[in-house]
Amino acid sequence: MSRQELPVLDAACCAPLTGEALSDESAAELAKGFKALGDPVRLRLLSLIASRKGGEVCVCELTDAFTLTGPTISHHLRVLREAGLIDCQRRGTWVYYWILPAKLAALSQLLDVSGAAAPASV
Amino acid sequence: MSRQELPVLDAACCAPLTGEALSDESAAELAKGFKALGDPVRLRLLSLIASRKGGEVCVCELTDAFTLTGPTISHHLRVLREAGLIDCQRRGTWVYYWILPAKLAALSQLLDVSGAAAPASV
DNA sequence: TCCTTGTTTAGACATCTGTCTAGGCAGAGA
DNA sequence: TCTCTGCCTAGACAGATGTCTAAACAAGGA
Repeated sequence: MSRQELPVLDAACCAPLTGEALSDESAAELAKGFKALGDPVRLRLLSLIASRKGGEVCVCELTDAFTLTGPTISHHLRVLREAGLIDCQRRGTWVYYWILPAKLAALSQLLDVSGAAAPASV
Repeated sequence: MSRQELPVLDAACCAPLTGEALSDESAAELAKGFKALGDPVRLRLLSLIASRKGGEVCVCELTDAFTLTGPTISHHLRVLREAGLIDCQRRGTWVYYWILPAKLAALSQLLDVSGAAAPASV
């Protein structure tokens, strides 16, 4: 269940937008991450997982936090997983999810424009 | 053309995911921003604008950087604009775009999980 | 072995999204 | 005023997305 095929964080992932313009490939790779974040349900799921002190959350708790059906939550968790933002493991009856900070950090750094030149006209 | 209706950056926008779990409303608001970033073309557009030294780019230059038609570029710029990530102004014949760093910073900070507890199982 | 519970997969369906063509508006120059 | 250029809007359309129900799979317990 744990995906091991995500060792590569594109080199361009750690440079801010204010640096060199993004290549086609970098943009495509990074857009996948942002797309996964671009849904309120997924953002709340990620928030619920990330804010959990132990670092792990059972699916049943996540499902309880929404009025959506189990399959829908499962679908959103899969999208987050395929984007490399979270991972999971089954332990007995339950499945636990946790965040993968590396990918989040890469996306965060891309958007970090602090210290960038302020546009004259604003 | 400049939108002035975007003074409010939701209070929850500046807290990292590792803090308190996102409210429904905050998640919806923030997801709009990430959704706008979740397309390779828009990410490249933003990158082209943000990496420009003068801080401003003419639409004609942006259009030249893609094989897409003008209306398609215009559509993507509109999405970025409505997400509060960029703004624009017509000067004579040309229209110039620049980034709005506040919104980018808010999204960046949300994803900044540096210093968060690393999950035990990874 | 069978039943129960937790979770995922499969498939259907309405809605949203990215792209295009056609056409319109704004400003500059003849 | 006319025309040209730059950019946007309107509308169409194929494909992607979010949601559901039904069904399957996995693990634990009687």
